[in-house]
Amino acid sequence: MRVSFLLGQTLREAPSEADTVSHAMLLRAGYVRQLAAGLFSNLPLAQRSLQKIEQILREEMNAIQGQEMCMPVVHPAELWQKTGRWYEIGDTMGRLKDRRGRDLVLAMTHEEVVAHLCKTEIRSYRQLPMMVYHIQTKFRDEPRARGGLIRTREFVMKDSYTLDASEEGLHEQYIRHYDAYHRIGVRAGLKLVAVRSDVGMMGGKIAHEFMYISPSGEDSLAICDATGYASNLEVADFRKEPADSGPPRPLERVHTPGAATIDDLSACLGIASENTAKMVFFTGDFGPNVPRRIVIGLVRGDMEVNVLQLGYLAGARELLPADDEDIVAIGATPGFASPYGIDREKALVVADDLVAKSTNLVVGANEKDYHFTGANYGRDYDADIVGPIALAYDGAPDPIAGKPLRVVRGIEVGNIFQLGTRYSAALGATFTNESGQERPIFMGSYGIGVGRMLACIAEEYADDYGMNLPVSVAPFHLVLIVLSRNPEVRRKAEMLYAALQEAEVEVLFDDRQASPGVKFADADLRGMPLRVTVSERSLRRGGAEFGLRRSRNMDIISLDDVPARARRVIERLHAEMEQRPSPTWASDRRTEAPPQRAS
RNA sequence: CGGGGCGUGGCUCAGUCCGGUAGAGCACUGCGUUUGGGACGCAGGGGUCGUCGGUUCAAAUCCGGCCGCCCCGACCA
Repeated sequence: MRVSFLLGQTLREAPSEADTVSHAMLLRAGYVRQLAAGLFSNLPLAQRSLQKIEQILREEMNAIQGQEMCMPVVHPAELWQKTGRWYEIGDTMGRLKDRRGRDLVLAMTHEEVVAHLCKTEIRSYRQLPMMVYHIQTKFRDEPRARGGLIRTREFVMKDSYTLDASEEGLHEQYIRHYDAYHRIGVRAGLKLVAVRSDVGMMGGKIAHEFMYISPSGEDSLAICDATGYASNLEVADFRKEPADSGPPRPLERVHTPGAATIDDLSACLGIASENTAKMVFFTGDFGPNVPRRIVIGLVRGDMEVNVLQLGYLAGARELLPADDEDIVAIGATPGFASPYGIDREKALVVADDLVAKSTNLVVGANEKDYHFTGANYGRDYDADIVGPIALAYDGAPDPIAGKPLRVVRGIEVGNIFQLGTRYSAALGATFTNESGQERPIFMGSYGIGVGRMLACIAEEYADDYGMNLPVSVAPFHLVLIVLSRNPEVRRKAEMLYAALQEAEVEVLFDDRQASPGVKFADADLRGMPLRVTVSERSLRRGGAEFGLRRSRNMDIISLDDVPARARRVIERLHAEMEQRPSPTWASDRRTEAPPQRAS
C-alpha cells in the first residue's frame, strides 16, 4: 500500500471529541473516523488491524473445534418474544418494522438464532458436543457511547455458542473457551484478567469477564494479588468481621446535632465508622404489574451498598436512588433514618449480614439530631431479608485467605457464560439422549468485541508519538520511507518496495513528496513495528536504513538484504510475543470461589 | 433520563460578555526555493457561523424552540 493513495489523514491535533488515549490516537493516526455518537468508520489502517485480530480469533476458535458461520443481523421479533428478552431489554435493543409492519430486532447477540437453528439441525446426543461461532456486526443502542471504540453502539463481535448434551459437557467447552481467551490476549499483546462476573440479562449460572486493566475502564474489579482472587466488584465476596461482637449494651438515645452523615456522626460521638450502620434508600421497580416500593439497604457505616446484590435479594428489576420526598413518605428522617418507626408496609428492609452479626452499632433514631447507640440486631431492630449486600472495597480482606483486595478499573474485552437451558427450553431446541428421552440442549455463549480489543491495545501501547502497535495487530509490518526526489533513488526505493512484497512482507510505502520530518512523524503515528529508509545518504553509506520504529540509530544494510532481514525480524517479534505465558483455567482454578448469584 | 459544557472552512481554536464588512494556525491548490524528525517565500481556493423562529435599521454575537456532539451521573449481556 502506498501512502499517496491511503485514505486517512494524520492529524496534528486530536479532534475535541477524543476522550481517551486510544480514541485520540486512533483519530490522529488516521485509523477511524466518527460518523455519529458511537458509530465509527474504520479507515483502511484500522480495517487491516481488525482483520488481524479477527484472524487470531478465528484461529483460536478453530483450534477448539469451532465452526465458523454467519447469522443475520436482523431477526424477527417472535424469537426474542419467546425467550422474553423482547420485553426484558428496554431501549438498548434496536427495533424496527418491515413494510408489512412486522416487528424486527437488530441483533445484540445471537442466542435466539442459534437455539432456533438447533431446533431443526440437532436431533441426537450423537451430534453433540458442537461449537459454532461468527464474527459479525451487533447493534446496541447504548444510553451513552463513550471512549471512542471502547463503547460503541454498532460493533463487530466474535460470538461463539456451545451445544452440549450435559452440564459436564458445557463445563468442558467453557474451560476450553476460558483458555482460548487467554491465548487470544497473549497473541494480541493484551494482558487479560479473568474475573467472576454477574450473569445479568444472559441468565445462566456461571460467567467470567476478560478484563483489560485500565483507568479508562468502566467496570470496577476486586483483585487479590496474593491469592489470585479476581471478581467484578458487583459480585465480589470479602471476609467480614464485626468491629464489635461483645455483649450487647443497652439501647440509648443520644443527641447528635447536625450529624447527618457518617463522618459527622463518627466525629460527634468520637467513634469509628465501623461501629455505625446506615440506611440507603432506593425506589424498587418490581415489574409491570407490581407497585413500586422503597427498598432500604442497611450496611455498616464505613461500607457502600452493592446495588446489584441488593436488587437480587429484594427481587427488584431495577433500583433507583430514592429522593428525600420518598424517604419522608415512609416515615423516615433523612440523615437520621433507622429501622425504627418507618412504615414497613411501604418499605422492604434488607440488612447486610455483617450488620446483623455486629453488636452495639450506632444507628439513626429516625428523629432529627438524635441517634441510638447500642443497637443490636434481633433485639432492637430487624430486617425483612439478611444477606451480603455490602460492596467490596479497596483493602477489604479477600474471601480465600483474608488478604487485601485491590479495586481497579477494567475494560471488558470478552465474556463467557454458561447459559444452561434457558434459550433451548424456550425455543424448543432439544435432542434425544441415550435413553430416548427428549432434553433441552445445554448452551454456552462467549463474546469478544473486536473493535474494543483494538481500543484496548491502543490504550496499552499508544503514547504521544503514535500507535506503537505490536506486530501481530499492526496494519503493516514495515514502513518504507523514501527521502529524495532524485529519480534514481526513487527507482531503487520502488524496487525495494516490490522486493519486500515479493517476500510477503506487509509494507506501507511512503512515496509522497514530503519532507523527512513529516514522513517520520507520520510513520510514528501509524505505528508499524519496522522502519526502512532509502535516501541519497543511506545509499551512499551502502543501502537502506533498517531498524525498529522510532530508533534514531539504525543499521545500514544493502538493499538486497532488506527483505530477508525484515522477515527474520518480523518472525522474531512474533515469537517474542508468544513467549509470554498464557494463564489457564487450571492455573486460575484456585481463585475459583463458587459462583454465586444471591437469591 | 437528570446535571454540565460545546456547536465558527477538513482539524485546533479566537471573535459572542459590549450587535456594525467573518479571522488565525495547521491542512489544501499553483509557482519557486528547500530535503534526515511535523521547511520557507509569493499567490490562491474554501465558511448560509448547527438549525428554525423572534428582537433590531443591522445578529456568529441578544431571546426562544429544536437538532447534534462531549463530559459527569443514571443505565449497560
